[in-house]
Amino acid sequence: MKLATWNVNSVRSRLERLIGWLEKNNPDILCLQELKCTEDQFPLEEIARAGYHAAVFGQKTYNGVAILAREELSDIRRGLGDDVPDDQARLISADIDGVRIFSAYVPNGQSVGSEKFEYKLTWLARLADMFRRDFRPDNPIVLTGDFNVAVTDQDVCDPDAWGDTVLCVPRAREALEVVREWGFVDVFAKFHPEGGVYSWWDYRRLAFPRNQGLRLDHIYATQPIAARCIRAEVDRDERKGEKPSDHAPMVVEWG
DNA sequence: ATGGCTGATCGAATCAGA
Repeated sequence: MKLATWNVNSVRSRLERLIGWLEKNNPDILCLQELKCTEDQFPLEEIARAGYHAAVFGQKTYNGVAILAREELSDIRRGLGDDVPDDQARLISADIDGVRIFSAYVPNGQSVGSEKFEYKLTWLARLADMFRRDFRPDNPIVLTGDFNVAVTDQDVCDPDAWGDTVLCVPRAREALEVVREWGFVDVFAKFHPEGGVYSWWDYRRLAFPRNQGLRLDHIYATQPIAARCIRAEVDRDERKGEKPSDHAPMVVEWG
């Protein structure tokens, strides 16, 4: 099974690249983030023509997540499933071939100390609560997406420059750690223990050609799936050329 | 050269991203 996650930074703006990437890479499942459109505006027809079913949780202008799959998706759930009022489309999940798949777009948090940063921490706490409430670590689960957190300094091009930002501060790392320790293996890290592999590069300051990036996109799996994983990679080539997303796709395969 | 931000929005200047 080949699964990928990709923050596309507007699915409509990235449609040509998206279809091309599907055709070239032929994943069984692709989790998308930052659709920046409503479900009505989502390019369902083009994606169906490429051979994929889709579950979409859209929102006007901001956020938006989806799961594309060769197989049918069932038991589609949108949002965190708690009773907290929240109009931001940041989480969708579905069962595919007996595995619970999550596509998550964790809030960025803008700046440490801002209301948005508090929302980020709360959102991650609610995500951990959801797993404790609705799932068990021995269920086959893959949690993937843009987490807007670099877990260790080896996932950051310049830890001195980024250390105090919303992507790296201890409070953000600790909030994600609560989710991780519920029962997830960081599958990408398992295959790249040396670090230094990034998934996001700023559009500014020639960050990509200088490889000044961070690993913000993650693939987490519970043990039943993690034990079967054979490979995980970042597709850096997709960050090149005309009109790329600022994130590259991250791919995992299990047998 | 893989390049000097990009995308969405009541359509220009602003917000948000990370």
